[in-house]
Amino acid sequence: MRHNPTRRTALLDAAIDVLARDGARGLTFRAVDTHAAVPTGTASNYFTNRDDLLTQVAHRVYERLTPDAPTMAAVHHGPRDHTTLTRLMHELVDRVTAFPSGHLALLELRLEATRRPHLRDLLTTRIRADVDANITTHIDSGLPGDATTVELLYLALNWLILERLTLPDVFPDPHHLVTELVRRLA
Amino acid sequence: MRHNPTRRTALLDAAIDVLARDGARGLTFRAVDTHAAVPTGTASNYFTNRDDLLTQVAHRVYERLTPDAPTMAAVHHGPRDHTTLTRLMHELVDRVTAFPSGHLALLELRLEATRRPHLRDLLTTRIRADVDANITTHIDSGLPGDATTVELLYLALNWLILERLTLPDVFPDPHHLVTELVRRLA
DNA sequence: ACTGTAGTACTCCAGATGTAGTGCTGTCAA
DNA sequence: TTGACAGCACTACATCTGGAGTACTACAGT
Repeated sequence: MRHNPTRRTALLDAAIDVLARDGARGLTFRAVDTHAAVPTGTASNYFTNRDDLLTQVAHRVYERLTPDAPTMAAVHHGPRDHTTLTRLMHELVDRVTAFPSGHLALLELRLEATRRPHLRDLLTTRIRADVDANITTHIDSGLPGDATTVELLYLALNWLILERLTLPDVFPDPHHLVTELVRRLA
Repeated sequence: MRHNPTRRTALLDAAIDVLARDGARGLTFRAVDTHAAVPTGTASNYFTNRDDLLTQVAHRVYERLTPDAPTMAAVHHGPRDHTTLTRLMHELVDRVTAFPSGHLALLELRLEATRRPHLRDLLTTRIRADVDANITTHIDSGLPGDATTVELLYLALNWLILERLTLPDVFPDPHHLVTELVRRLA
């Protein structure tokens, strides 16, 4: 077992790409090696088995999906009206869309979670915490809408992002949908 | 190449289950054979290659997801108000949830479509047509809400169903969310 | 010089593919 | 009724691919 953190992170980031590109079944040690451009067998040395790899990937995805400090701070500035919320939601969609492999990898992890109770528990906890954090931030900042608003936004925006990433021509104007969504839900 | 339609359909239905259970990479001729409980090599005889198999599976999923005649007819009866729409949406969620492998298989096909332009075009056409059909039915029947309402319902409900199928404990009360969704969007 | 990591090279193994070949069954005509 | 034929079910096999794991060598930092 090797412990170089830089290399481990690089391997995990490569694993995210592999997961997004080839799906859960495509996530093999060798595929990670190849995509990370490291010698064959390296991933074998860093992760004891596939379960270990998947778990660490899940953590890494969430680490990368967490918005940075400036983004979070921006929520607390400016007027707390529909316009601001609309802008924030557009930014959210664009931010997640800009890291497509993250969203797709998370989707693959969900599907894999169907078969791995351990992974399912981990993802359930993380995602529920994420939703709750969004609700708290939303309410505290005084933006329009209640807890249900946040949950419904979460649902619709997630699928909208999925459409953009997999079948972009189904909804040619996602921005219009985001605007309308906020207008009706908040 | 064999042509027994019953057997072909049985193989496709088995393929849907395999797709939902093991993902796109798990969809092999041998896996389909095993799950359909037919002798090894049968799927090889019915589909020229993987692309052929995937395409036919996509058609079959849509064939099975299409609501039956009584359901469609029900839309045109009863009052055209929020209550009716709410009931219809609950029924929709329950109907799709009752065929989990269909939804999951479609998801896998989407992800596979990222790599296969042919499949992507096929799915884009089918899904866009499906959304448009829903819009038309909705408007014609006089139910509350406009075209955007239908599209936003589609987005949120699809992700809600996904949550129910993969991480059911994230939203313990999906029915409440459906009710609220209709109330705010329509 | 020692320790730990990077990188290499192999052996083993599982599973997938495609096809050739055999036998069964249903159909049609004499 | 029977015999020939066609199409399908099923079996078996030869081959191929690719991943797992590990032992081994090389090298760099202390």
